[in-house]
Amino acid sequence: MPRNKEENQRIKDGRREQILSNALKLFARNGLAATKISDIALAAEISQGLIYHYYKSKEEIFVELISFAFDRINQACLWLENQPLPPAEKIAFAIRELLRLLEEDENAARYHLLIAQATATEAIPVKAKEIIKQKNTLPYESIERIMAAGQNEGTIKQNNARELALVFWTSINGLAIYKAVHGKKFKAPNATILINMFVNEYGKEESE
Amino acid sequence: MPRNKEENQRIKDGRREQILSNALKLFARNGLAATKISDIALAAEISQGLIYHYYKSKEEIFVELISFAFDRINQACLWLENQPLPPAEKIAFAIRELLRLLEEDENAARYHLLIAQATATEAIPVKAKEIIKQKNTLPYESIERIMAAGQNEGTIKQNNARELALVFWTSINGLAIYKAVHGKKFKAPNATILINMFVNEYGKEESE
DNA sequence: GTCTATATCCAGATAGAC
DNA sequence: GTCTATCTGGATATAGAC
Repeated sequence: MPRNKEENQRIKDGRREQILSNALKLFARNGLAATKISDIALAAEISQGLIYHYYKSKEEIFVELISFAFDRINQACLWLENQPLPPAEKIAFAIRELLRLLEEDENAARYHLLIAQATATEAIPVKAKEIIKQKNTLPYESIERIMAAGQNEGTIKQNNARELALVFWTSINGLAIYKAVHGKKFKAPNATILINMFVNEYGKEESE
Repeated sequence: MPRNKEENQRIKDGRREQILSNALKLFARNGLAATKISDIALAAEISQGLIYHYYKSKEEIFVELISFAFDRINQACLWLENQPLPPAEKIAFAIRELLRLLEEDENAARYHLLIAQATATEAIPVKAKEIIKQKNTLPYESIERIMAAGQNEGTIKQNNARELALVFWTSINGLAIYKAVHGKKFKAPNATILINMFVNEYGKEESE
């Protein structure tokens, strides 16, 4: 009497999803080391033992989340680069969108924070380090390319494009961390402030 | 035969300093939870037991460092505010100085990272949270006052001053975290990029 | 698939010798 | 003041029942 394989798979996927989303919440807020498996189990409303039915270890969960977080952002970068927009518009759009997500999308903010935390600490699994090494450069390079393109057109400020990209991401990261602390009370700053760093003559008449 | 009290005190202070500076290095790099007392003992080249002769617990060390870190920065803010400079110059000076410290002063960067890490996580001692709550607002308020003053003069951009201060600090924090990851390889971006966010018409002819 | 109970391990903290 | 040895608690991970 063979049982429904698909059904089993669905339960399995559901559980994994349940574990992951709760782990994300906790990792983003407390970091890897300070998050206990029992915390995750509690949040996911399952027993501690069951987690080990789905994941080999706490670190495995962490690695899966990190990997997914980078994939999300890298995909978004590539998408942005391919949009039919002038470079300066791409930058402005990206900043507005990132600030909006930070303010409105709890999960997006958590993914950002997870990345910020993971890149900020030495104390993560080797596998996670490898993923970071491998997937962390794309966003910087992507934004750098857009900046350079804008400089050719004269719409982006004439600083070193690599440095502009660096400041772009570190500023966003800084805000993501701030948001993580202040939670729902967080009100994103006017995007114009940030856009001004990169785009020439931006928003002379659209201040708040 | 009473022993030299001062001599004992000096040893004591020396040890505490030794413990603190090594703990700072480790906390900044790995966070509180992921740093073991044995790591600190190893780095300080003393036995694990000896640490408990000077500090009641790992958390006590952490709290002392956090407190000191905030005092440093708060002092610097008040000093800056009292300088006889126009507001826009103060902002430009602060950014240049912060970037310089980040690049050149290992310890300064560590203190910054410690603060960034501590504010970014829930998983710290209650006492540390209280210190943050109590001492974290001054830098924001101080920079906000300077921004507002500059807006009155027309030298600072006309955004919400509170938001300008927010972006000021979160951008610096983001850079501090980046620096922590990349260590000595970190090359600070041109200060002009950041100054441009706040100061009107800044550095039209001093790009890199 | 899920739970409870338990083994194992490791880090924080203490005790006591020198 | 400093060390080594040890206790203790708690967290990860496993085993086995249902």
